[in-house]
Amino acid sequence: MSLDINKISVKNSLTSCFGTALESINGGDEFLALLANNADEVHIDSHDYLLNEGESADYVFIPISGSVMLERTASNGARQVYAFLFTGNILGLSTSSIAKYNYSAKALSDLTAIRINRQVLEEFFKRALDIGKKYHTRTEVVLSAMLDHLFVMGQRTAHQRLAHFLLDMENRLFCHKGQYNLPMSRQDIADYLGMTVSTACRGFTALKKKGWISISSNSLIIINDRDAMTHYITD
Amino acid sequence: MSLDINKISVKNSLTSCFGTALESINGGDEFLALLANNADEVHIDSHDYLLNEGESADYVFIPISGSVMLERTASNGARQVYAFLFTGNILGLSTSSIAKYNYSAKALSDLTAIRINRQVLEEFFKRALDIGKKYHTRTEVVLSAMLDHLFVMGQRTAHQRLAHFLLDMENRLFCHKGQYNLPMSRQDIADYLGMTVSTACRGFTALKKKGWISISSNSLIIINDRDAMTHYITD
DNA sequence: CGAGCCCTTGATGCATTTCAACGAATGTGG
DNA sequence: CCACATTCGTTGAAATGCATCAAGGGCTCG
Repeated sequence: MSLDINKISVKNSLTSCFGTALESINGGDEFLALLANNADEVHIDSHDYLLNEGESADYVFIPISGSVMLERTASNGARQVYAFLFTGNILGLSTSSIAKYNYSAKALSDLTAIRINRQVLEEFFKRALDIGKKYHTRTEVVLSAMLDHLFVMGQRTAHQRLAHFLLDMENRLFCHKGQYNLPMSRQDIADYLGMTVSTACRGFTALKKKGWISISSNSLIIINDRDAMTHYITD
Repeated sequence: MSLDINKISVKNSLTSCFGTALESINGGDEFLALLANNADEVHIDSHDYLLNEGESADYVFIPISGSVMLERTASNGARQVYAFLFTGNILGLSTSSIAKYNYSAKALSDLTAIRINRQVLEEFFKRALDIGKKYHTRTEVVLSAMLDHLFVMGQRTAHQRLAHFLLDMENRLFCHKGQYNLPMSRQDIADYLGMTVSTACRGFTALKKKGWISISSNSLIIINDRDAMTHYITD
């Protein structure tokens, strides 16, 4: 149970997660000390689960390398993907304090993450209110993202939703010149956007035929005409 | 700026909102005193807005009579309804602490609500941690509801979504014997479930023809066969 | 009692799913 | 390193669900 808080990757993820270097916040140093003693670094193989829906929500995770997918599967096998998370995002907080996770989290690649005990975290926040507030703000950011996703799901056609998704990924993945690798499968994308794999594929092909994107190795996306796509998704 | 915390309707709404009588929580009496001095009771006419997307998020509301709809409208006029709220629900919290509302809230009927200043509320939570925790749990409940909504939106056919909605309303509205009045219009329902008014109407007709529901005065719904509907929505 | 809005329903066309086939990519054991 | 098995991505054809457009009926309120 110990975390090397001086490791660059750890520092970067925490900074990215809280929106600012922890040292610069009131109580930040104390928080780092807490993490050093009460958090640890876990490694998850690709396709394995960090946490499962229904499990007691004991931990909060912050990925420091790799990416994660949040999903829920119904008894009939229908799956909804809620979100894709990357380095510096946070997961495990969207559940009421004592209860169970209400989704599962799956590693899309080999993953390294900071794992923190929820109980310890919340006890700490009672003493360090500035940090606590920053933390609770994260929950609200997640909620805000869900609202955006819900809006997209309710309003647009399948191909528009896909275009929206590709632009969103461009913003959230660390990439240059509108070129990036999608870490998730077509099926994952389809389940995220509420469509079938076929429709997702046809969407990719349609955007390619319009010349707005290029696809090299199935996962390497190049955005050619951002303006056209932006215009397209806003009708 | 003063609220009568001894009024039955106010007491009931607060109890329902926090899941327990405030007096029974550590710091609850102090919280009630705060509300008495820093909250007030507002009245909103039907179809008027409690708050608008983009406005500074200065207040939190708890309806004590009437119902509310949360919505967002895009520049192209497309609207997504996020939620319907009733007595004892809370709204205004799903936004990061200093920022703006990210949806609008419209009264579906003549409405009475408790209005509380966010700033005052959050300052208080720094001192009364048990109350603060209960409050933050509310945010998580909202998030949890959003996840459920998103799941429904992504998975089911229009008619299944409608059936799901009618069962959900039965649970949330205060009704007996599976009979209740819908406070919102067909258009509102359609925008909530991501379909057109036509489709929503056809859905009502289809459920009626199957004998699962009855409709008297357009807004009076009677659930005849809950089991059949439950089975229907789970495929 | 009339005007206007909301609800309902029909006809048509388009978007998406479904079912199925095939090629491309990926992994595995010989 | 190759042959094979397997999964993943793409595409076609048919069927279906849903949106759109349009009209008519019912409710509500001045």
